[in-house]
Amino acid sequence: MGNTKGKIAEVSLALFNEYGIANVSQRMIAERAGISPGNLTYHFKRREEIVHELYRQLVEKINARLDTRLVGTVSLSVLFTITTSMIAILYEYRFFMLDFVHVMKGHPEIKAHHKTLSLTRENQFFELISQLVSNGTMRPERLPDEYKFLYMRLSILLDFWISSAAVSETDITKDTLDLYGQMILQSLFPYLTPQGETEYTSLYQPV
Amino acid sequence: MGNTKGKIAEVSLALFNEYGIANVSQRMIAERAGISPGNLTYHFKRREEIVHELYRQLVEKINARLDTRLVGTVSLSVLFTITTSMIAILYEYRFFMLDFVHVMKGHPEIKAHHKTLSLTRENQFFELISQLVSNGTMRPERLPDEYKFLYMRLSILLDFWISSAAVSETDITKDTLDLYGQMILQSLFPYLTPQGETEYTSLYQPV
DNA sequence: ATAACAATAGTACATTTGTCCTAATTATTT
DNA sequence: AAATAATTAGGACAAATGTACTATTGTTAT
Repeated sequence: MGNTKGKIAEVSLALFNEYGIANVSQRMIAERAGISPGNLTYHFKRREEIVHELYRQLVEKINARLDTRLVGTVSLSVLFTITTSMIAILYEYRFFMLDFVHVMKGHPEIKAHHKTLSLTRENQFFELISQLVSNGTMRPERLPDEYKFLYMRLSILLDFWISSAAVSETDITKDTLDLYGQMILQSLFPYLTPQGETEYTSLYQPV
Repeated sequence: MGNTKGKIAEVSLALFNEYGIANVSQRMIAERAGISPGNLTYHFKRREEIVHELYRQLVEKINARLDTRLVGTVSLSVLFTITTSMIAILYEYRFFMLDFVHVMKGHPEIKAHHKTLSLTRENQFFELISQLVSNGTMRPERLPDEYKFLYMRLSILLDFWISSAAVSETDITKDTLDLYGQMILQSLFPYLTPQGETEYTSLYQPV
């Protein structure tokens, strides 16, 4: 039959998102996929391989979205669309974020890959910031390491807003994603110049 | 012998912090506590009761620390000491934060209690902010819900800085706690008035 | 001192889980 | 068409886990 491996990944994602990795057994996955447990081990010899496959999908999606956005003029709106895209993608693979610590602890390859990814992401961020500063959109640093700390905060917020929402919200809708996106992006507002503020508000009051 | 129940809680905390709740079996706890598995079930009939007991300890410690700090004049330094205290206590019970989502999902009583706790914490925060504003330490809101979003960010950072540190740092020392404390508190800096900024910098360059 | 109770040890049991194995079936190649 | 490989089903197995049960030891009260 067509693509059993893909089907397994698909239902695994759904189950992981719903119940959390630890609460999903291979038998559950097999049943939901309509295949036998033996067939599952045929396609994924070890349980971790399923998680790893989904991680590959996630990274691929993120890269695809980032590459198309990161060329061209640097402005606040670029940061906005990047963040909004990231939020949507991360939500699609939310079980990773909900189980972030355990995944990283139990999957050294994923952890290693994520580390290098974080580094390039950090460099891209500082690149962007320095351009926004010379741009007149953001003000220069007024404290030592001020933008290093800002980056730390942004990455924590991006990595864990889903966990926070999972705890405090009853269910997560499109509105929730917008709310958390706005919450994260507003971190930037107090660092903007008057010119930057104008751009910021225009992005939230379009037309 | 003396206090077996306390001993169980003590070694459970250590084991949970080291390996994560899900990776600690009752047999591990019993062995480390130097008692039999049967004796463990005698003191804690269900596994969740251990977690619940530790949660009680955590809440008690937080309350004890908050009550002594929250009286008297309102200033930035109050916020600083509160945050620093919270960071230290949360780190002591870090397994909660590292497993936040799962604990909340699997322990409805803890979730319910945490919800009411969050509400009062939020109210206290807005109380404090409004005093700091009329104080001349912080500037008024310049965007709708600006301080609501600031609170959201602060609580996410407080709840998940440990998870972030666990992923990116190899080991967490006293310096790490200071670093993350500074990172969190610097969220406030750009909302300060010139007067508030003076107070802020004086708190980081004491004497 | 003896009865009543609390604490502890040790083991048993049912369940669940990841993984493996073998046989059957289907698809592909020659 | 025959042979070879890929895929699937179904069950087996060992390991681990939470919890229950029984017997024994220690403590306290009368």
